[in-house]
Amino acid sequence: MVVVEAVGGATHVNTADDSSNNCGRKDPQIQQYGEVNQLGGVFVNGRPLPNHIRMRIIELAQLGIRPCDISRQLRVSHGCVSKILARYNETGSILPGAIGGSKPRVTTPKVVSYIKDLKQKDPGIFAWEIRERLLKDGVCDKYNVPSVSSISRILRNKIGSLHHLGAPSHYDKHPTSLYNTLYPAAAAYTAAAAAYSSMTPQQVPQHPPVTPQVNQSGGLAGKAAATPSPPHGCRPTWPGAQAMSDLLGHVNMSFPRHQDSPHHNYNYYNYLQLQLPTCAPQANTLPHAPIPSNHHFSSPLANGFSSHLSAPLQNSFSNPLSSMMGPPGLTPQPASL
DNA sequence: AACGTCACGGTTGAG
DNA sequence: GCCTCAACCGTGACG
Repeated sequence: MVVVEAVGGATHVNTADDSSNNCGRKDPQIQQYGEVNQLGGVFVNGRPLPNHIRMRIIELAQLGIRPCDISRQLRVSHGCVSKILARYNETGSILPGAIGGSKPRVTTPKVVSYIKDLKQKDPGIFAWEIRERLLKDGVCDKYNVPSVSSISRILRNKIGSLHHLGAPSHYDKHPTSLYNTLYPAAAAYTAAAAAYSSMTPQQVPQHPPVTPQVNQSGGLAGKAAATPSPPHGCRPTWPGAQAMSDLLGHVNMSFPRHQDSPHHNYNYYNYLQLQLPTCAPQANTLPHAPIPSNHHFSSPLANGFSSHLSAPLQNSFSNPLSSMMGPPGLTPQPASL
């Protein structure tokens, strides 16, 4: 049982059943915060690992440490290590995805108005034709154009009166359910669209877009669903001020074990205390290099963990604001634990 | 033994 | 201010 309560701007997590998992040697403060996994690591259920641990995972992988060893060393489940490495491998970002919130709407008033206009000019126009016009006329791009079914819904709900003028219904000729069955990717692109809709060109993520994988029900499937990261998913997130502060060296990067409590990662615990949402902007804080400048990244990875891991990571270390944390310029979110 | 995947129980935040 | 819902999280188990 975990109870999360906000105290003075910090989220404290209390656990009621921690004592069963720690050989009876848990630090009293650790007992109070978070939960302990099978490896003895502290985690907060439902919340991302702190950024310095995520970075540490990448760093160790870069150094050729096997994921299983990383898991043991950092006391993070191997599934989590696998996921973070896979995401980094795929997107170049170590950051967790955006938690919570709703997708930005693609049917903005502007789009609705344009659809309405098209329908009024040509009552017989099909939804798919409207969709093409939205693209062709530059009202939308391929990432944020509404699906045919969305357009049909708009026609039905918001411009429904036009039907009574004798215009043939889209459904009369071309059931959208059939369309969506045939072209489920449209929905995926629609979902991905929002990420781009509010970006300036400078904000568009550096990593090449990947075609979303679509499952049978039209949703994002597999990795695309499990680990959507910009621009693959819908809602890109970039580090908030606190996350930046963390990433850039305000938190100790090493993980010495407390000699009195060998079953716990004290740095993580420190994180739990230090990192907990002090969301006060620190945008003017100059970044510190997260890794010593003389840190040597050798070479090819011993376990075959992707050669393309090296480049972005090194790039990230030479330029902390670059690819590892995603593109600059996006609205930062408050860092959360 | 190592690792990819997924169900699960949890948190989050826009609408 | 509360509720809903769909996104996310890491763990732990399975193959």
